[in-house]
Amino acid sequence: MARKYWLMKSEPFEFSIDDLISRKNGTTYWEGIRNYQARNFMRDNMQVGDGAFFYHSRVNPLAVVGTMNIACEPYPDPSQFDPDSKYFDPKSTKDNPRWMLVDVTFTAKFDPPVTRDQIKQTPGLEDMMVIQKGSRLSIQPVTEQEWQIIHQLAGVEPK
DNA sequence: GCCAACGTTGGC
DNA sequence: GCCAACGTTGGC
Repeated sequence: MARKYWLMKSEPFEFSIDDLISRKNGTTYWEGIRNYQARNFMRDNMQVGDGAFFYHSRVNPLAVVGTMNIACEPYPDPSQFDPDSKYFDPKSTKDNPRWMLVDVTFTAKFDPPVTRDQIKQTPGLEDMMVIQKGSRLSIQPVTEQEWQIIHQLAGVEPK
């Protein structure tokens, strides 16, 4: 199946692109997704090798700060079973886990980042979910054209 | 820090 | 199955 593209939000004071880079092999598990629509994208639609933008939310500047590849098949998010985790979900069971995640691997950092304002001003990107008012889905599909245009803005070859 | 928009929960 | 109440997200 053709490669697909995604946008994944993170608050950088929780987990930033530099945190991702500092992880072993630039790889981490994308824990803490507690929204069904976002989970369904990870569980049902992501494939190993898909590309994803890393988006920093709730900071200035709001921006796409780099890219990642989806690195594994979905599996249950361990934090849902950990009573000490803020992502603990007492209603989830190991037999029937509610929350799934994937691993992601760092592929590129955009320096400077591609800001939300740039995205808003660039023809061809006006349909991106991330700039729609009221949109708060933390994992969103991105079209191949959007993937290309944002790389052009970043001055980075798509990987 | 505010607050509008959104998603989820639970009583009925 | 509806919908009010609640909690959270995230731009500003």
